[in-house]
Amino acid sequence: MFEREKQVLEQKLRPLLEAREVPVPEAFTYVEIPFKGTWGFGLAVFPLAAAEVKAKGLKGVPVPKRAQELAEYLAANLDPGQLPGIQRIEAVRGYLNFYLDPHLYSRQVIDRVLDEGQKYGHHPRRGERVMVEFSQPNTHKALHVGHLRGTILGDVICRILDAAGYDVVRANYLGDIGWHVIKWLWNYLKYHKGEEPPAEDKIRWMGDLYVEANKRLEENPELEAEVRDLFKRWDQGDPELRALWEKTRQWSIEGFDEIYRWLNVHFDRVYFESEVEEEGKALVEDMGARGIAIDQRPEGPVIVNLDQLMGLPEGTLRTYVVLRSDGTSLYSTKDLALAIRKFREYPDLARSIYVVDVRQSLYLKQIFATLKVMGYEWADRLYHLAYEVVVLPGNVVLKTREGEVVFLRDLIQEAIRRARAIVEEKNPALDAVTKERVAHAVALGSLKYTMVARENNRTVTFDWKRALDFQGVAAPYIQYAHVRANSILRKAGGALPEPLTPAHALHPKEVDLISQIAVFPDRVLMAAREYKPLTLTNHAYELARAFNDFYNTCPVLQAEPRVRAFRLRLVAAAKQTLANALALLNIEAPEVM
RNA sequence: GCCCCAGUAGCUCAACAGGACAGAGCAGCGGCCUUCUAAGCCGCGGGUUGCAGGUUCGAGUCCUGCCUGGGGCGCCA
Repeated sequence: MFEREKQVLEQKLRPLLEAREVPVPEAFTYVEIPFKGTWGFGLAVFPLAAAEVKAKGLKGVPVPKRAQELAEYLAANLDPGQLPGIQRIEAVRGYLNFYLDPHLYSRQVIDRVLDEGQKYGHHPRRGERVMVEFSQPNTHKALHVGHLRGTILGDVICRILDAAGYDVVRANYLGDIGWHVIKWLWNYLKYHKGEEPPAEDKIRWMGDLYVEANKRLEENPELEAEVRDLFKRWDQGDPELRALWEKTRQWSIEGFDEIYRWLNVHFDRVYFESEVEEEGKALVEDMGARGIAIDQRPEGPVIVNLDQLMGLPEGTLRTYVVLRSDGTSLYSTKDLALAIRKFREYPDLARSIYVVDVRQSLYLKQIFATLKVMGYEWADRLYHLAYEVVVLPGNVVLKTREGEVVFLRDLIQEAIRRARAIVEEKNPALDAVTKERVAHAVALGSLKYTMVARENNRTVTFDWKRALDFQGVAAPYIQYAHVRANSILRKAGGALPEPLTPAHALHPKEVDLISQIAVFPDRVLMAAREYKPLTLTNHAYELARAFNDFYNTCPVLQAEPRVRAFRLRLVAAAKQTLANALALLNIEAPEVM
């Protein structure tokens, strides 16, 4: 931000430094000014002072002291009048602070926001396509809070990348085959034949049958022979079994779709494990023929010795198993084929991102390395966006196999129920339809916010109490600020006043709010660069807080006409920025609540 | 054994590619609804950023070692 202003500044700075024989650095170090109620940027003078001390051999001269002297010298010799937009220059504790003229810039910022509307914070198209694969649930299993993090993180990353100017392909990858499916089918055929899932909760029913299958097999291990026989039938392509598989798979998919609708998450391309299985097996054969894979069948599996192939120290990428000794496929078999298929369908992908939990880091490195060894030039464009898992209090890992989970459906329903009660309590005057809409917005917003308002590589401990706490740093706080802004505009009525430059001395709370609004587009880029939605959740909160401060300090409707006109525009700009920030987090911005 | 991640207030977490006195929320105590929605705001208390070194003008942030916790490591996904 303020690149133009800094450029002009540096031209003035150079001769002043040279006059003092201070070495001019290649780049100056700028920082944000931490003081509230001001707007501008700071220049750290320490590096200049350190360079001077070194160049002149000034032994025993403390750099901080020298920096402050230098800052004062510069402040005294720079004329704010010669620097566009700069109102005041101040030397403080080794920093040279440039305060901007808030009257000038506030108008620019507000006009821009209101002009760009929903596009404010969105950057020009880059003409680069990226694919983001996320969510990846298994059919025939439950969907639990653990899936929520990956799903929301992936979705928000897509939104952020889109806003940063990338063309995003949203991909999902469903685990629709494998042992878990066969076990499920075995249990169904033997104990539930002909049954159908209840319409209101298909996922739970599917998940329960899977848990039951595991329990039965655990209690009677001799039954495993039946499951193995079934797997054989599957592998031979038994039409009756395949038909049942497709039918039951559909039940899972319908259950997933319901959840995705609630979460407002969609996909452009859905891959199935089953569709890349044969390709994967063929690929492994080819790898064997080319000497990349070592075929130990039937005594052992087909493996790739990555460390040897890549000349890495033993134990770095270890050995990668790509096919079972009985010739059946593994996750790895299919993932190799999937990566290739993605680039066949979208040859121009600048990046193919895998939003997958951190436990699979080594595994994904192995996939990427294997593809590289195979000679695919795009292998360098594969990227693992790792996130830590969701655990229950006491570090209890969620396990679909034992059914030790918090079902996503239950969580969402409970959150909505809870939100309903709060809406009823806070705003009983609302009509029934609106109450319901607000309850949804608040409940889902809260869940999404907590999933994504955390460093990607830190675990989320799921706790009912905290997940359903709508106070403090949470989505409703931000939504509420949006509602208040809307309320002022509604009461003002009519069209917004024409653009105007403020004539009154801006209140520090006004300045803070404007500067939070102004910084939003930069935050979007930062979030995109680091694949870090946390940057945006933090900013959305800061923005809401700045608005609440402003709201509590600066009257809008009661203010004298010119101030009122300016503040109305400011409120409209704040509302728009809040809405845009929430949209990037896939959180609704209600008009009332 | 090797590798990865984390350790910040009583609790849950921030700290924008090293920068100003380490900030919020929750919990606790005390205030603010005849003025734009109190899902809000204000105030009080609370810290040797796991430990020990190092680099730097400057370290929660980078490097080394150690401690604690979590995860991964050839036929699960």
